[in-house]
Amino acid sequence: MNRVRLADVAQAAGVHAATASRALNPAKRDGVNRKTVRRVELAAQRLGYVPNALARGLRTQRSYMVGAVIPDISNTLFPPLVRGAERVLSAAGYTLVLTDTNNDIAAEREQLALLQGRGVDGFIVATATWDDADLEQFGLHSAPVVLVNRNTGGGLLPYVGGDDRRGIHACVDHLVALGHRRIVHLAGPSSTSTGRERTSAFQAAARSHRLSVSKRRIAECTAFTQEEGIRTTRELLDSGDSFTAIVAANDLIALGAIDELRARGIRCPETVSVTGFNDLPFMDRVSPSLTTVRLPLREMGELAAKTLLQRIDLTDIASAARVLLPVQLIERGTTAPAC
Amino acid sequence: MNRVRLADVAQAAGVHAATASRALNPAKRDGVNRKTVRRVELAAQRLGYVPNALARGLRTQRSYMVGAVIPDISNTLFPPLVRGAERVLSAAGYTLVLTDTNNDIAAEREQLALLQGRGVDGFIVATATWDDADLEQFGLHSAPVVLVNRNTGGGLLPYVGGDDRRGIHACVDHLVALGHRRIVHLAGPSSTSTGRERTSAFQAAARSHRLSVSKRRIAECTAFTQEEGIRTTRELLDSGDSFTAIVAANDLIALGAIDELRARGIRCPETVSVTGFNDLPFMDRVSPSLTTVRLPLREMGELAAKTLLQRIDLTDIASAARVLLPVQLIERGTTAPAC
DNA sequence: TTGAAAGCGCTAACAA
DNA sequence: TTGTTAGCGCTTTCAA
Repeated sequence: MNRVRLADVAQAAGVHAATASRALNPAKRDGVNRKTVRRVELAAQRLGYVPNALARGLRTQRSYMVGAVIPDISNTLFPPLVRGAERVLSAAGYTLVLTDTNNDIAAEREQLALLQGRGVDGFIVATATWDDADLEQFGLHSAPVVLVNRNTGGGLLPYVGGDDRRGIHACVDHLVALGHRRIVHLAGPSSTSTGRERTSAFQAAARSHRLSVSKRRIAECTAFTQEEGIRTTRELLDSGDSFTAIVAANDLIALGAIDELRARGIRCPETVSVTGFNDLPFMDRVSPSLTTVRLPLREMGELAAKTLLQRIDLTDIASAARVLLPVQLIERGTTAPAC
Repeated sequence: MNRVRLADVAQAAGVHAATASRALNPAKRDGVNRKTVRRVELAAQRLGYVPNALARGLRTQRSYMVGAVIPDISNTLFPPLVRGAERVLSAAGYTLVLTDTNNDIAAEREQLALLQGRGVDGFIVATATWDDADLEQFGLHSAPVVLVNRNTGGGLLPYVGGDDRRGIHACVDHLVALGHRRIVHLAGPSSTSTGRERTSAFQAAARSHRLSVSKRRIAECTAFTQEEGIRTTRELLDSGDSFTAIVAANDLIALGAIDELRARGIRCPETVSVTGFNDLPFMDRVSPSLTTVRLPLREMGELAAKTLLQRIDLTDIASAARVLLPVQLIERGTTAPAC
């Protein structure tokens, strides 16, 4: 049961450990006699040698591990993203360490430090909040960081996201084309870039269509949840301000809105249309099927991982590239002509 | 940007590195002067000391990392399970390393070896197949392994799952109570324990209700997917054997079945009832809402993690405990009285 | 082309 | 109660 060490392989091949090390390292192999290489490889195979990554990492200061900091992995938004990242990472010989912060910013900080202690080579962070100066400093000075899905206000770190503005514009355009003029927005938390971005896009779109955009027409959720969708819809409905369409900041909020409408006997889409954002799994099958904006989540994960690997290898100084991947409006059953 | 080492802390506190190490280790702290402890802690805090887990792991042969081997993290069955495990693990000072095998058994083997090379202390494996002798040997001889959701045929490793038999019995009982007598089963792959277990439970339940269980009444899916649900439903429908209810081996298969029924103009639940298994997110909102069996996924993840931690600490010899957590039939819109 | 020796940062055995 | 010493398994100078 004792693990086979490099020294064992070396002995079996009749060479010194240093030579075995070189023979097994593709980058250094050329400085070694072909026959020696072969002998070492054979011995390694025969003994079932598995290199000790801890020892290697200690020596090389590289762990070939990447930390993924996720607010809540059971939110179905994140798994495709994580999967995309994992594929790219493992293809490049990296291993993904997952931490779930439970949407707690203190936990984010903690995990960042903890994983840095573990020698992680870089981070993919999906938990960024708008004024997360600590995170920016960390990414600037402590370890390579790539932000995904949510950006920080400073914009100092590389970021991969969806094109929120276009997505919201597409929603508003779609609703206006259906004849809607009184449209409200269930905004995401202003503590997140996605919340802010989508809200400001909504305001811009409304303006460009010359819709009224009184404060009353926007209600801010404190979280991207169904419960908050219910609460804000209730708030808007109770305000007396009438509307025929809702642009929700994401799918869960939209689902909550639909629940509250239903609870009040208001029909969707006949009386009030609703749009979501993200196109979570099964949103094509919920009843009514949700009109929403599809984000290329897998691609986002992949690109975030690739960007991070670049940053790790080049040790390049914080090229704060900001890539917005194209999104797509998916028209389904929750939107219909205004009556 | 140079990381603070233990030696730096020790120097700042005016003690030897070994003393600093002891002072910072809760388990050894009592052998150290209270004042010294305080001084070291202060120095560590002031300098922002983060222990190097690689070095520690190399020395102690413990990495405080656990590998989670998942077939496909974007299958919404797994995230709650991973989340449950992550919570328990991180509370115990462990870090979760995630690998997604893409349902590929060769990838499973590879990842197991790779992660063992990384010094991982144990594994939570959700990819087990029925005759995965390699995995059993690995778990018996190479590293602590706990199986979750899917078991191996040998039953040699600790396993945490849902009570599949009871779940299927509940489905059949429910359908029979609604007056159904001609019930078919869309079986999961016989390469998985869940597939086999649910099939055999279906047969037993049918027998106990004195339903006919000809081979024709069971169609086996090659994977737990919607596509296979479609294919097998088509097969059964085309066989000419008539039926009024379908017990699907999981939710995705059930969804596929519903699609195929709809494509043929057969109404669900009016003409044919359907039951699923797992209660994936949003199954309460799909149309029609899915009658299914709820698995306590988070608890399964938590318990798997706890079991693994025990096995790691006790280094106990493969107590192949098999824990089946209770499941619950959720009656919804895809089941109705037989006509 | 290969070997010798040192050291990554930490902890455990032993000594004082 | 603290310090000294050694070594976890690997890679990397440097020397041969």
